[in-house]
Amino acid sequence: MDMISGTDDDYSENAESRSKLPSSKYKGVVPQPNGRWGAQIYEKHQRVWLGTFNDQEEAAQVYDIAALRFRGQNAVTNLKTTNDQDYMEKLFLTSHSKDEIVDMLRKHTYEHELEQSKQYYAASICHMDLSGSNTINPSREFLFEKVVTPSDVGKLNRIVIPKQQAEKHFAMNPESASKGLLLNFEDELGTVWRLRYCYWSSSQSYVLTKGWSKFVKEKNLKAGDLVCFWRSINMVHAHHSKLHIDCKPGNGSDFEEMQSRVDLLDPVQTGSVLRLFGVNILEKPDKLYCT
DNA sequence: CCGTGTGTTGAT
DNA sequence: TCAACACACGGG
Repeated sequence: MDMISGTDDDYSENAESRSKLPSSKYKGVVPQPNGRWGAQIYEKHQRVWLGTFNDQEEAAQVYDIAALRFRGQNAVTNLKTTNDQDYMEKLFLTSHSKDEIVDMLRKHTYEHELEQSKQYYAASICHMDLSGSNTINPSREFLFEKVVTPSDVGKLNRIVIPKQQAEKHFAMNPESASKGLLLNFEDELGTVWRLRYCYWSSSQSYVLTKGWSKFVKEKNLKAGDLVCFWRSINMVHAHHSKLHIDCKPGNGSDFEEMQSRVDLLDPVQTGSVLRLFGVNILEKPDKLYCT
């Protein structure tokens, strides 16, 4: 992260040091009786103590980290950030729980953990698309899309996956074929749809069955609409890739209402927001911070 | 014993 | 939500 600029000698501590403690100019930083500095952040009417430190800057940094983790990219912090290093730190922050981050801060192991994780990011940074200034898109591998048929959205509670696509992208071993597999698909809202995927030998077709009708109903899917399947690469644990499902209206369905939802929520369509590791991230980091 | 971090209050 | 202040408490 960018270092905090400024000096810290603009208060006098000699004249009346015993009675009044010097305030910090940094947000979330409080003086300690012994001359050290505490860092704290508030959440839901409660203070979360972030530890004590020798100098204000260190404490301020810790506060910033917590603020980013607790409040997201728009958090007001003591420092401003713009570069890729900072971006990786944001990824790191958003991919750990609050408890984990607070724990690291208290133990003063945060920096170490961060550096460790940056190795992962560096290793998989080639999967990222850096087109367009500071925008970093998560890796997404398009699989295929299908224009849904009337029977796909009818009462059969199944969608047929075109055989060629199914065998190419959703390979299943022979013993799974009969029972089917439970696959998790995440939609653009982050909702996970658990769908049964199996092979119907009678019709010699691959289908998504259990759970599909709920998806159809929830998404108000109509015949002619498009269902798109893709994979994302989780850059924290590079070996995991998640399956995703998105749908968009085809010609003729109630496009208006749908499109407004998509504009607000689908990062790929708008380009202003992207969803990474389950967190919405604005594309321009440089305008997000106060000084 | 001493530093930490909690209890508490009042302001924004 | 925030910082200021006092001090209880717990590890060494």
